Amino acid sequence: VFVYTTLIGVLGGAREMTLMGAMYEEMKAAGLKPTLVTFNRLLYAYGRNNMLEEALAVCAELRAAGMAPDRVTYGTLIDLFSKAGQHERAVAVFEEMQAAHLQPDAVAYTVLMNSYKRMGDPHKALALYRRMLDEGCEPNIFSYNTVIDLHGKAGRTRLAMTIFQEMRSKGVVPDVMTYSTMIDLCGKGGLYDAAEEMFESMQAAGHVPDTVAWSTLIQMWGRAGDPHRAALYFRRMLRAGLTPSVPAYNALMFAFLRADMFVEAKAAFDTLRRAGQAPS
RNA sequence: CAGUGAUGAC
Repeated sequence: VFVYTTLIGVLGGAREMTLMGAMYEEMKAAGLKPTLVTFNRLLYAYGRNNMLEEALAVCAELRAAGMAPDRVTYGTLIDLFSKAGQHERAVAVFEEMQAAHLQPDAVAYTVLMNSYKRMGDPHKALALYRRMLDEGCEPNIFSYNTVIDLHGKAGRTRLAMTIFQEMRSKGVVPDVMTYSTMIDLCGKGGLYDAAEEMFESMQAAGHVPDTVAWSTLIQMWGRAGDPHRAALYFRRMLRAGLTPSVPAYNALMFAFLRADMFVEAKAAFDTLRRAGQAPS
């Protein structure tokens, strides 16, 4: 059972749905009883591949086997419906979870917060965060990253910075995503120095900046009208051994175009093409 | 006690 469950997880992650289904059938044919984890992995895989019907079939099978969904099952389901564009159904699953006397965990709250966020309803997302705190559920790094981004996107730069501090004081260690979110919101709030300080603290904390972190800074300097700094960070990104992403090139080209540096912009565009990337 | 779910730039 363990081996099959692991295989199903790997195949599902690799989007090998046919093989995964075959594995599952083989497992049952061998007389092995799937565990809740097996079902959860199947659910996750079907969700990632937008196979809602199959996902619902897994739910039915799980219940037919006499099992009760656990927190992971609910979390997976909420996210699955949300990403399939069925936000109302995601909310319904969250309520069903409570009706089943399962106290939602930080994941369930955060997943649903992100569902509201995708729906373009940041207010409800934050209301849910407050409810989470009221219920005594401790926010984890995902919750904090989400809340910080919500405030950042709403232009509440200072508040986002306060929450960033709060998170650290509670012993939640910021990761690369926290830092790139902070860099982005500082940049968009015009706090360029703070953004650069964030980038430095990230490295000082032992994190290796990824393409997103670099592109965010490149984009910031482009918008700020400083193409030279943008180009500097682009070069540093290359020197760090990273393959620039399309958004990184876009940010660099934007920086040059904004400063009327057409030759440089064209050069960046040609490099992008030579790298075999598809311009967007 | 425990394998499976969520977050960032364009």
